[in-house]
Amino acid sequence: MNVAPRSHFITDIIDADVAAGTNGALVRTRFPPEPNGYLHIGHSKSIALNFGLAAQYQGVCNLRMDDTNPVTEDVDYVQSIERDVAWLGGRWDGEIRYASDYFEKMFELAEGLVTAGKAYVDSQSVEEIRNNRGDFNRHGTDSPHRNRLVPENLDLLRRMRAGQFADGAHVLRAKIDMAHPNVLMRDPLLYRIRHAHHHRSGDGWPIYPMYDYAHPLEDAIEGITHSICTLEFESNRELYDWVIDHTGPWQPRPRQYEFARLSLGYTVMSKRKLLQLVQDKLVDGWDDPRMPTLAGLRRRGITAQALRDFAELVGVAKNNSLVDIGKLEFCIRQDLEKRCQRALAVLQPLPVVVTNWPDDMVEQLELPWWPTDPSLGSRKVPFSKHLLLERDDFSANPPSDWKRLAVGREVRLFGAYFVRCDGVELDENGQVCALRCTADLHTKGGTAADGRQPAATLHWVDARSAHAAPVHLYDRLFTVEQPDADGDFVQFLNSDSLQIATVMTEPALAQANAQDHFQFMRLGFFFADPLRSLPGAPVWNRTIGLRDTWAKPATKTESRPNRAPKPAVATTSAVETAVHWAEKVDADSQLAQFAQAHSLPKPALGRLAQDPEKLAFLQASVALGADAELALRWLQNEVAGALAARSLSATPIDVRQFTAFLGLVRAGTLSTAAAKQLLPQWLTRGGDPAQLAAELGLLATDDAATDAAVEAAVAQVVAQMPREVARLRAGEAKLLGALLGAALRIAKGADPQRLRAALLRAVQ
RNA sequence: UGGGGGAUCGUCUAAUGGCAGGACCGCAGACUCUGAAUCUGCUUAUCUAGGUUCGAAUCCUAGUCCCCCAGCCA
Repeated sequence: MNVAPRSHFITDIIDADVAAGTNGALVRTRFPPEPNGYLHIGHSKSIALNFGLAAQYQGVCNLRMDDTNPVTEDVDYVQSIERDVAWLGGRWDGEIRYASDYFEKMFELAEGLVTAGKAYVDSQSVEEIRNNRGDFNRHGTDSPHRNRLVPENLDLLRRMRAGQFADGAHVLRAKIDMAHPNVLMRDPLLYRIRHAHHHRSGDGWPIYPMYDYAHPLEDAIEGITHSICTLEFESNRELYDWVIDHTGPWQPRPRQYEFARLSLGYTVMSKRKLLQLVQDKLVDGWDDPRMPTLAGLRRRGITAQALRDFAELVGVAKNNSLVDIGKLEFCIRQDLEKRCQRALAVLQPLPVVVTNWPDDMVEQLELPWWPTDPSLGSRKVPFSKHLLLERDDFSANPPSDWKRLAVGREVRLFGAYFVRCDGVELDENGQVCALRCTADLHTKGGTAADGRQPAATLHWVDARSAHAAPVHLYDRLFTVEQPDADGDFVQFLNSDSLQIATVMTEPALAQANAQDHFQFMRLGFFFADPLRSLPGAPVWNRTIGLRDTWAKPATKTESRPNRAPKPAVATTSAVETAVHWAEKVDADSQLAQFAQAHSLPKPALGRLAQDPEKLAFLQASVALGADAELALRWLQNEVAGALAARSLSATPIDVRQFTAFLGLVRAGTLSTAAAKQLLPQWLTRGGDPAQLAAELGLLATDDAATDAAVEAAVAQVVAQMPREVARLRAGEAKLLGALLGAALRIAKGADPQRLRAALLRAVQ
């Protein structure tokens, strides 16, 4: 597939940074796994994003092991991560980085924080710290050690590092604010004592930095510009910035952005749960082909390209989403479709005797590996009196739309002959156990001289030469789409997720190499297991079945839990809300008088009064002669939007200028549309609105207001957009908006109503 | 309950005041030596209620629902 990378909110941010020359317009990202488990398909989204962004912006991406917690981490995981990232196509800059390599630097910076009075050693117990942190409703309370003096803190910290204290005796905490609404900011822990062997730094450190302290520093030290992580770290960003700001200055100055992690139906993605599956032997290791781990997916026969396509298909956004497993399956099939040679194999053999075929005759048919392009090579496939067909391809009681074999019907055996079923053999249970057929010997290769076309073409193998090989058939690991939604996910394990069977393959397949991909025609895509296959004895994994539009509706339609039903009518009616605001105005007699004096709607005034600054602006500008109703509307609906998070006083505009602005609007010198266009710039630049509007060419000129100008704009639009005009004439009223917009851009400042009327006249 | 995020077809995702678009799934048809692939067509969406505007998914107000945060994990 290899589609061009999509744009999304992160590329928007980077585009803006590059345009503004932030960090020298450079882009350096990083993929920072903790080596405490195997990478899974969720990580592949992050890998594709981080490495993809670097490639897209001619930047680089680091691979960094975030190894700050020695008790859960291991070199085996480091190796698996390196292998998996490389397999997926991640090309990291330089050597693999390790957070543990920065321990010395991080410690120096911690000493700096202590010296600056920004961090202190706390000696409370775990429970005390937890209790004193407070909760969502309760402020935290200061530690009794919060005001230790710098020399004591420094001494304690150095002795922590020297290994003089037991685990848990002390911690280093940032001194921020125990009453902070964001609990992460309530004096977060920076270091804890942990006498543990680290897979890399060995026994060199008895203290280890916490994620919130270490991660921003890792980014800063490596010169990361855009530090991309998942949504659950949004609250951590405030602390990330605190650490950056109190240890810097850093150039580049890294910024953290969060996107929605990948959730896939019918599987679990947390490392803890995957580890549990492995440790409890509920699966056959990290690389069990049922696992969503990259190792498992790879072993199943899913390619890196399919995974990259999938990441692209899913996109990057901030919505919490649960991706349909069908999208993954689409990417897998799409990739394998182009990649695979076609071979013949039978999963559930039904013996067939070709009664008119000589007993000992074996014909070697030359069949192309690629039916769509025979020039790409071929192999010999034997055909004889005794064949095996797929059991499902015969029906004793064929339904009306049955296209395959039944008594009295003729089908084509792929690449061989047409055969007609003459009768069946029954076993002691009365089940069909073999078929008697006659071949039309004039249809060799699969074409009849008379041009007749059987309804179906079936796969088959020659019974005597067929190679019996083990095959592993996989199904989804869990029986429900969201196994970890509530309760114990293990109870939802699909007991039929692995079926070990025997597949009868054409003889050529006996020579398949480990890691060969094939399509077994009409069955699916199969992959020779890289570990279990031996020379001359492949073991097959069914990567995925073919799309099956014939499958029974019952198995085809999944009953999927829908999202929460859309809420019914809002509990608070608009009327109630309006009454509520109006009452607030009445309660304030001064406001009520103001409303009365200028005949302002009380609910609207009440809403605006929520922001005292805007109310003051309103009253002052009215005092200066502004139209009260207009001022109210603009303040509430437009200024508020253009302001976003800023406050009115943070802008360079004053009441006099605002009054002038309203005057322009009222006089029609500045059309509503032009005024809205002007607003954002004016709010940042300030100054005389008329002057700025003139500068930007937004002022309505006398020319623009003339009938001639309006007619000219309409004429121009009609000439430029004939298709849209035609559709409008054909009755597509929505096109009027597009045409009007275009005309408005030409005749700046013209009255939309007049323009609209003129446009309507022109197209009639 | 405090703080931080989010809400667009069944699913994922676009549309930065101007034609709600694409993909997956599904359905129908064409084609077919794979009931596959391919091709064509079709169905289906802006959380609710008000407001601003010539025009709102987008701006304003209020509300509803969902997710994350109270580890000496990351």
